Amino acid sequence: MASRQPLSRSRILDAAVSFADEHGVEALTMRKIADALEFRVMSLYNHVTNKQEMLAGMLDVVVGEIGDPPTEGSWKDMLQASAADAHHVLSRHKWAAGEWSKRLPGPNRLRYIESILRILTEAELGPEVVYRGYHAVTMHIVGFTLQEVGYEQSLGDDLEEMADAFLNEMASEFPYMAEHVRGHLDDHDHGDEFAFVLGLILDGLDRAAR
Amino acid sequence: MASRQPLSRSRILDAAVSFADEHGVEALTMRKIADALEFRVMSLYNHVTNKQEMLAGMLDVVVGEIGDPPTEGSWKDMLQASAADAHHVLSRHKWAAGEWSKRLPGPNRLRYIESILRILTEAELGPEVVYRGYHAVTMHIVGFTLQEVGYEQSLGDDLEEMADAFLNEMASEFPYMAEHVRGHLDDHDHGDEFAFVLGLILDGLDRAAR
DNA sequence: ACCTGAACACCGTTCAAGT
DNA sequence: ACCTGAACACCGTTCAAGT
Repeated sequence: MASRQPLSRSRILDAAVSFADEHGVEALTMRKIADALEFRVMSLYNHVTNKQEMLAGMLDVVVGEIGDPPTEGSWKDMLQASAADAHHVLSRHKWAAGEWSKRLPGPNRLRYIESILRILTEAELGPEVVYRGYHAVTMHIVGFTLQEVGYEQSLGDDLEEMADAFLNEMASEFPYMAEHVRGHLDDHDHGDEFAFVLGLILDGLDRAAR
Repeated sequence: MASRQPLSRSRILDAAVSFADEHGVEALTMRKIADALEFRVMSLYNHVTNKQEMLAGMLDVVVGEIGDPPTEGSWKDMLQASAADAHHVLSRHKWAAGEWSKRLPGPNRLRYIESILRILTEAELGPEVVYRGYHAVTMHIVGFTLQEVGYEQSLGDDLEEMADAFLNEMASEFPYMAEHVRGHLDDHDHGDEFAFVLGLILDGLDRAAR
């Protein structure tokens, strides 16, 4: 049996990440992770201290998938590239953005934060713009992804179905929202909204610094 | 006994909101809410269909505390005022921002969304900027608040203590982050960051529309 | 050092019985 | 129509016992 290699913290975290990717973090259970690894529940506690700490570890595994930002280019380009990478990673693990603000940073997240702050600091925008810019950039990465995955999660596969139902029943009461929902259903290309909004923020920071 | 008025959906939601405000949403339990109301658990199910639906209802109660946006002033001022109001409400109920993206909108949230979209649409920015602007504004309201309350929640009361410990142990490995943490501890006035970043976004939308 | 059976104190929810 | 006792199928976690 391939699975009879001994348990380890890292094997547990990987299994838990895969499970959450597939079934959502709210379905994640110590017992199910143990089952997937073909061990008994209690064995997990030899390698993780409890479920909360395991979730923090899982998030840090995900953050570890974000690569180092580029070292060439303008500070805006470097931040756009790094944020896009983070966005892709968080989109792959739809539960992760929701955990981000609930867990203290692990080693990988500390490294990631440091790399964002380094780019902002070396852009010579002044301490106040760096301070606020950091909050703005991370807020955008996590907040935007969270908004994107939120509806997918709660509506499941019948997203379009629900949207149609809404348009039929509520369009007269909520005309502006009906228009917005039509925007979602359109095959119109809305472009890269993530990069667009981040661009507004970065341009604004640039302007505020000068 | 004052509490022997009959149970109702609204009394349950109010009790649940108060409980979550005080103890956090992760400590919220059907049994505890029933206890607080001096009924038995199963009675709750006569008025809410299950815990998930109750949480959706709780969030909509909170959204109901957000007032209508002003009807006078520039579109930017109206959005700043409405967003600030939403921010205050979500800051009062620290668990609510985390639920926002996980629940489908209830009646109060539909009304709120409609009011934001109305302001954007009547600003005549063009359909594409309205579409993206709506996502940007709501992302900011929820994302920013989530980031603000996140650390407060997970670090509890010893936030400053933790920050000091970080500075002592990690400042050499993460110099930029150490500087950022110092920024948090400073008695410097960082101004209204929420309004500042929203301002960047709104100015950017304005510029994109022209 | 790592694994595990048994047990504890909880969960959300259903169902049938009461008024 | 609303309330509730009993029960079911789960949870996370501890502890003592095994290797």
